[in-house]
Amino acid sequence: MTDTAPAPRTRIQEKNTSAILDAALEVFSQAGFRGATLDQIAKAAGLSKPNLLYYFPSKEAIHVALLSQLLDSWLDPLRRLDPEGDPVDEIVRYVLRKLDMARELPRESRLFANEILQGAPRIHDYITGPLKDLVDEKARLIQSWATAGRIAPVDPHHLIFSIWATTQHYADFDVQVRGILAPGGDAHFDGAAKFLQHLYRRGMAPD
Amino acid sequence: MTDTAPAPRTRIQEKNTSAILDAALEVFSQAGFRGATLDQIAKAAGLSKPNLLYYFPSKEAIHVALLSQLLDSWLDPLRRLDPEGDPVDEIVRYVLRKLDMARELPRESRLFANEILQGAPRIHDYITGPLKDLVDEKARLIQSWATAGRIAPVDPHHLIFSIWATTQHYADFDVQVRGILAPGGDAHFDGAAKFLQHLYRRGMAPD
DNA sequence: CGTCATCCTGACCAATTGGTCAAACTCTTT
DNA sequence: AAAGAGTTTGACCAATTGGTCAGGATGACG
Repeated sequence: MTDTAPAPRTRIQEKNTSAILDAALEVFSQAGFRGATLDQIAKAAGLSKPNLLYYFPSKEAIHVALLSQLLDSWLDPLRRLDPEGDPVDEIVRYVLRKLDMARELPRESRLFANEILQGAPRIHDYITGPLKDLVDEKARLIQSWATAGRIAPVDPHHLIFSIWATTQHYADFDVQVRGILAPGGDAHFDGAAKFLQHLYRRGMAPD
Repeated sequence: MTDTAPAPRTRIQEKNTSAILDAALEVFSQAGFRGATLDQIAKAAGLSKPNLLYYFPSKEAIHVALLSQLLDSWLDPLRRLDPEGDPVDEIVRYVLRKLDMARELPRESRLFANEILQGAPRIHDYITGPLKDLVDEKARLIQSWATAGRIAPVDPHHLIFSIWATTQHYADFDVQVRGILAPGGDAHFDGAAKFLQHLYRRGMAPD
């Protein structure tokens, strides 16, 4: 709650803090906060536990550092929903951007999912604050598109939820997706992109 | 891995095992396997920890008992996808049934989500076995509808994934949904039902 | 080269946690 | 009411875990 990560001053600090954060992202995203241990993180970062605690004051501080670092970039795709663009195109582009994030940053997505599943103890204020504000703003934009007859008349909030759900699903439920589809790299992301494009283009096209 | 739950023989066993399972569902679904403690479960069940371990041999056994009990009912809505019904209606009904489950059984949904997020260590065989089999079977059914021109030509697996994602989202990300929408009971489920019905009816209608 | 700040470690600690056990209590049955 | 199965508990244990600390190693720099 107080300080999270020291601002790196030396080259060694730079290297070690980023090694720690990367290791912690790996461990936290796979095991959740309580499931992760400092020993696991230290080992993954190639450091001793006391040395790890030399850079971060506590397990909690590492977790908070990861989350605040993540939340910065998390809102970005939604923020880029452009009032000037073609409504249906904008929505489809948003879907595809989110799907890209699920492919490129699955650990971040799972870290977030874990936090929400656990009741969002550490980011509740973020959700009811900045996140809600941005969502409400973009919901008004989508609503105005609907009112103008430029997209189908749907509830904007549920549209946004469905986009989050369908795209993050490929990161958060990765094990399930891979278990059901024939194995093999990230190939299924192309199929997902094609399907979601179809679904939202059709679903959002004006009457 | 060996035995999970004793088959209840006496009235007391009946009462206590179900109290334990209910308490464990509450705790596991909110904290995940490693995050949950036997003390929490025992307290929630109104029993002492040793007494809890009189009914179940280990923490793991409780978790396994919960999962296998859940998986039974989990496949049910998909299983009821009817080859004889109208294709679009069947898909929409499936969506609404899954959404109902997210409202009625959110703890079960979160238990499942936790397990998958954690890499599905305990149900991996179930996913690549019975689950994959049923999904593949129903995917073939949906594919045949598409080939016959009775629904839009989409990848059936990704259609199913999107349905899982959009509906379970309301259980798994409940905190986020409530944090963004104005608070107030389960009212938003009606809005969700309306939106999803629109999205899938439009999205799946034949050309 | 010496000194000072930074960096690292082994040893240690208190709290938590999953699980055991012998003894005691209670309920049913004859 | 006595036996015996079934139920409950307090005391206890070993392992794990988050975190501390004094001191030693290693760098940067005049």
